[in-house]
Amino acid sequence: MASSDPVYLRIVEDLRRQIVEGSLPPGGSIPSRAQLTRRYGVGETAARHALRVLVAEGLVVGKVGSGHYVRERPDLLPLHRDRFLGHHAPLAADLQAQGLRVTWNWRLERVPAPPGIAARLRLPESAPVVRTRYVLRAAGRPVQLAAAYEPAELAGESGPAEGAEARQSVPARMSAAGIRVTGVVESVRTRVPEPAESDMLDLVTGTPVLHVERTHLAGERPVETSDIVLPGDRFHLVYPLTFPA
Amino acid sequence: MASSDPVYLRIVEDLRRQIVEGSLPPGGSIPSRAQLTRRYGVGETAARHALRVLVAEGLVVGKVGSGHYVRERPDLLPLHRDRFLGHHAPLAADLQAQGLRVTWNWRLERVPAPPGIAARLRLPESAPVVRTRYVLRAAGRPVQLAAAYEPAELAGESGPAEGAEARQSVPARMSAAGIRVTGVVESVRTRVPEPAESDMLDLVTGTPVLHVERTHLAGERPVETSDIVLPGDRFHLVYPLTFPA
DNA sequence: AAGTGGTCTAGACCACTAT
DNA sequence: TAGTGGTCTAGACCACTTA
Repeated sequence: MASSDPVYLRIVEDLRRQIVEGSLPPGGSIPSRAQLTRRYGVGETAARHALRVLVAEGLVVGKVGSGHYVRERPDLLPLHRDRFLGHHAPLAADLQAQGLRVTWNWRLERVPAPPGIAARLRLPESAPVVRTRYVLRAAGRPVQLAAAYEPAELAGESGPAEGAEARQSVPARMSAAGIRVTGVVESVRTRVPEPAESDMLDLVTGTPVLHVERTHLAGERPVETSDIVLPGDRFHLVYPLTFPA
Repeated sequence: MASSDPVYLRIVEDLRRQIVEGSLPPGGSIPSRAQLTRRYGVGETAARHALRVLVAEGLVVGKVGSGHYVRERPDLLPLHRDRFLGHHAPLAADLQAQGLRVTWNWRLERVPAPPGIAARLRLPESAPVVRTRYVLRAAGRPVQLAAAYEPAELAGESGPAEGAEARQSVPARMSAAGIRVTGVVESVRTRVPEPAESDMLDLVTGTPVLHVERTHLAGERPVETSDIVLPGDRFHLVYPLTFPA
């Protein structure tokens, strides 16, 4: 009953059912390769493959030398994207408001606009832009990678090129260039992390990321755009929408 | 150079580099297991494993009997979550405005509030609610699964229990119960799809989903909430935010 | 010292695709 | 008919954890 053709799927389905039902609780231990071969009467390959699949699904984590365990799922922290819009680091401010200790680093470079960025800023190909890379940490752990771009002619040359302190916020900096920021558009997608992101964010296998493309507008004109990458197992993004009357 | 300890990782990194660089273009074919064993001087297991990893990353798809190919990535369709807020099916309306042919089915049931839903609607545990399940299709392909819940006492008994036609929108139905809907809150997360979702949405391995938790509010009071699941390789969600003056 | 997961070899069968 | 991916067997070595 309730089994499919391939042998390993019988194991996968069996264990998955126990996990979602809760008879294998989070943190609980999964039978070892050797136990699975005995219990289900299959070869090592099938047992191994079954465990691989569960790991890829993010249901299970393997600890070398110890065993496989049902993955513990941290609660998702809400990020209220409408709050702290005037701040330099709205996400950091939101997390701090929730009682987390947040630190960050940033580094500023002048570069030709990468493909895609030029279009987002409505600039010609390879126009000079200022790129700022951020790494945000909460309680010491990296929780956000971001790269922000603005046209070089709007960036000015105020302030340091890197640090752990707050820069001025985007609207504050733009206002120094005589530009009033009127709105932000955020575009949210999801994808599998790149290896470098997986490393930096310390992601377990099977964790997708949220990728937010964020653009500041002065009227219709884009004046700053950024790519924000967040671990999908730690955050959810909250957007309030006002209803037409 | 540029290689790591395990043998299979050398293959993975080599192929991944060629894919992201574009020397292996989308749709292009990946060396077969046999070719990889010869070319890299490794056993079948390592070659097999390397291909598995690339498939899990969503960079590659395997076609049985034919070969592995670089995955073709469809453009992401924007879903403007602020538009068509007064419509029965805002997502469908948005897609139709983009020129897609959209159809849907829904089915209505009276059930006790599932865990989590009661809290979201601020109802007691297992309070009676009306659940409506939707399957949305664009150009014939399923593109959205949704389950909407509203308190049974607000639902009334107007209209059919299932169909392919539009129901009244949430604010229209609520207004019949004397309630004026004032806002919506959307909470966006990402996760690996459940097997049933993978089936229904026809997802290739390595595709995460976007999961939107959407709640209609009358003032502070939640009057309807829904879970919306979207394939992560087809859509991105667009939220405009107005900037404080 | 025993058990475990991660990696790997050498081979095999099947259903399927391409020609 | 030859090649391919998906599955599977029967083993093996290593670094690591656990006790």
